[in-house]
Amino acid sequence: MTQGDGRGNADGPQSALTGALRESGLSERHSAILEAAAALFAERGYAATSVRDIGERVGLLGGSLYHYIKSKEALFVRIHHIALQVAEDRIRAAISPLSDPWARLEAACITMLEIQLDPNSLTMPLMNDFASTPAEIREQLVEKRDTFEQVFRDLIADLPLNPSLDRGVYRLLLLTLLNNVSGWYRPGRMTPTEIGRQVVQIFRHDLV
Amino acid sequence: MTQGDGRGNADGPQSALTGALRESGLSERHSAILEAAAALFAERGYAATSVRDIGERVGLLGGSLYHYIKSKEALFVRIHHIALQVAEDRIRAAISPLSDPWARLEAACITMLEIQLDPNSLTMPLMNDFASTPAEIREQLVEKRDTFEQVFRDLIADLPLNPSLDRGVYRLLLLTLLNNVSGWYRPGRMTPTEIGRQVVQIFRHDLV
DNA sequence: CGAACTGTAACAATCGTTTGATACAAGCAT
DNA sequence: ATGCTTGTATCAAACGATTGTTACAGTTCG
Repeated sequence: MTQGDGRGNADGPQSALTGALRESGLSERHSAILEAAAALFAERGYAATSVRDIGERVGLLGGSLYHYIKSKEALFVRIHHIALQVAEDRIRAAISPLSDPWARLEAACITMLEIQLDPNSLTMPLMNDFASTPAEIREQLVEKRDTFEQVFRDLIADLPLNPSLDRGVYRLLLLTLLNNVSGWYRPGRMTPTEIGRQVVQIFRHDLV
Repeated sequence: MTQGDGRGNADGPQSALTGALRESGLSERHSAILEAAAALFAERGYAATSVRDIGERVGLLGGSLYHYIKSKEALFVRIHHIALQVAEDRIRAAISPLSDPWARLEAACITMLEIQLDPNSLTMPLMNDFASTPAEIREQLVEKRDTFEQVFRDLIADLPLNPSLDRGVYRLLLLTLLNNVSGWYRPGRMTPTEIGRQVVQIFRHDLV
């Protein structure tokens, strides 16, 4: 298990994002642009990524991208939306066959980490780039993120949690953790599954 | 060292960073520049902050800053070093009178959160801006950060921790949390102390 | 006076974006 | 088949704005 996918996709080493783009009826080039932009935004941040950088990644000139995108900002919002949707779908699929509240939470955490630590296409880290994005756009991003986080809200609501813990803070802390593991994670040392298990073990505080 | 506790200062709403700069023999302008740059880097990130932005904040033209700084990158490294040193000093001072391992960890977490959530001068969030900083500089930053994190390494080594938890991951997760609370924190709803207590409560897993 | 400071003005580079031309394939009329 | 049109995809080049940075002249002040 070199890359340890196991997601059910039998069509190669594609990332979840790639798969979602294929189904959206977009051309190869179009999805390549979205994918390259997602990776670059994740690596260097929005402000530090130029349109020409994205173009170079897909073998196009910077200006040529404007046949596919309306603006750099719109491109960012688009990627953000797709990435969150893909993540939500995968997490919902991962927890649906499980019934034990803690097992469901662990499955959600592991899936979330798999998405964020996927070396093929780091889609999610841009979730934290809110600081450097303009205010008007931030609203759209926050709205979509809130929808996404509802999954965890429900998951945590079902936990038999020690009443001394505030479920609101609990959720914020857990998501902060999951969203920022990519800051120190290096492939090979530890799998997303192992990290996810440790996270849930730490966050597990039953009644009494 | 940059010894200078911020909490006992009775000379106004200054941040810990400001206090440290005053003692460093720097002129008012010079420290104002460092402070403004720190705030802007924290707010919008390194790439999204221009030298002219910093100048405007202190009432100077962009070019005039170069009487005080060598380059934008050097300015960033400088701030990063000072901020980490200030944080380390304050945390060491906060834990020194305590002996109980969990109490020491809680004091360290609360102090860390106080520093990062200080609305007067958000100094630390730039600790996570590694992604958008050039590779050569990143080495200096990482080295200084490792030194800083040694405090937590020692703190965690003293914990009577459940052996099923890996202390390395434990430390990474805890620091990830502390470093990124600024992403969702809004003043007024909850104090750094309350958040710190919740964090330690979650991370508290004694032997047996 | 001289040193420390600040503004003026410009530099080359890069930014996001637009424009006009070009290549190429597909469709339709003749 | 040929020619004409239409649309898609790309490049080359440039736009004005902004970037980090510098040289230099001017001001302020001990």
